[in-house]
Amino acid sequence: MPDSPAPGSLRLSTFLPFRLSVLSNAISQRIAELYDREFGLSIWQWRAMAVTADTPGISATEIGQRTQMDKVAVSRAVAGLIEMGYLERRPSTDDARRSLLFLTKAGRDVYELIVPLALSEEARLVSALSEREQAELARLMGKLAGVASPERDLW
Amino acid sequence: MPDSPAPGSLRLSTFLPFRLSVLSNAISQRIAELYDREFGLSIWQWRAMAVTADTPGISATEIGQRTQMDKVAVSRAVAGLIEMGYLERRPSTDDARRSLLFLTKAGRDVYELIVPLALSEEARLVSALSEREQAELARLMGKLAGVASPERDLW
DNA sequence: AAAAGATGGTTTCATATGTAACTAATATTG
DNA sequence: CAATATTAGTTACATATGAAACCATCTTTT
Repeated sequence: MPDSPAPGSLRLSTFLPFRLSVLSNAISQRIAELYDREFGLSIWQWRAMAVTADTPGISATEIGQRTQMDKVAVSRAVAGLIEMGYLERRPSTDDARRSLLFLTKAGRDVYELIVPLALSEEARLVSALSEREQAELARLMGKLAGVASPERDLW
Repeated sequence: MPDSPAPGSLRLSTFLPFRLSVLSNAISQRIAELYDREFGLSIWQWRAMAVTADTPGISATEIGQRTQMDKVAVSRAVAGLIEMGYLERRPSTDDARRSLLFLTKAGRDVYELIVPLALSEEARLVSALSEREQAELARLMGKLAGVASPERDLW
């Protein structure tokens, strides 16, 4: 059996923040291939697209809140998506600083193509877990999120 | 109760890769403050330091394997640590390409200061979970890692 | 033992990202 | 209603990061 680290030291491979980070990166990597290789989207663009699909007419600021992206990242992701013809910006009538964002037809088409790929990759992943385990994992992650970031809720 | 996303679409906030990523980033962020603000270490430098403390005389390539860093990142992290006087490089006698890496006295001192901070932050986090839940989380993450990255084991 | 290939590690270059400064518009205060 | 502060979003600049080229050494093949 693996010996435990000497007192006053720390074995990275059992350190939760490290394990979470490595796992999360490995998973994101795999999913990213779906939308990057096929459609040239960055992870930020994919996230902005996803919340815009969910909430048409969303503002850049709201995208930031829902995705935990800072406003510069949102601005760039949105600019890129518009450039690619996937997103459309309309001025808000009641606040001229704000824009309302919508997927274009092309954007919706791409989104509809990505969703099943992403979901099936997720399904493949969690298929290693039973229903009960999946629910348990979600619950435990929720608890951790509460402690990790009590100020604002992450999801 | 929150409604489920329309068929053919996907709610980011319930999408495992997204949740994991956000959670992991929030946690890494908090831990990073410990070694960044206090000691000016990047996350890569901290990781390289941790495995070198665990295995004195380790090579750059091995650091990469243990930390999931690519060799460029390792090279830069090591260079930075040497620059700061925390790491020492000695030529390997049996392979002139390789160097053996050791923490200096200063490096060990810093490491010894960081470890309890990192461990106590980790403890604070997982204190939200019972012993059983902690073990369960580790187990579930292990299962996911197996599916996410079957080619090489992550930890 | 020379040639070809693989490995350890660094450097270069192009791109991504974060911080701070900035512009434009709205909200608040006196 | 003018002055000030806040908010939405973009731009500029400096740093971080990744891919590929590179150098030196070691290993394998013939």
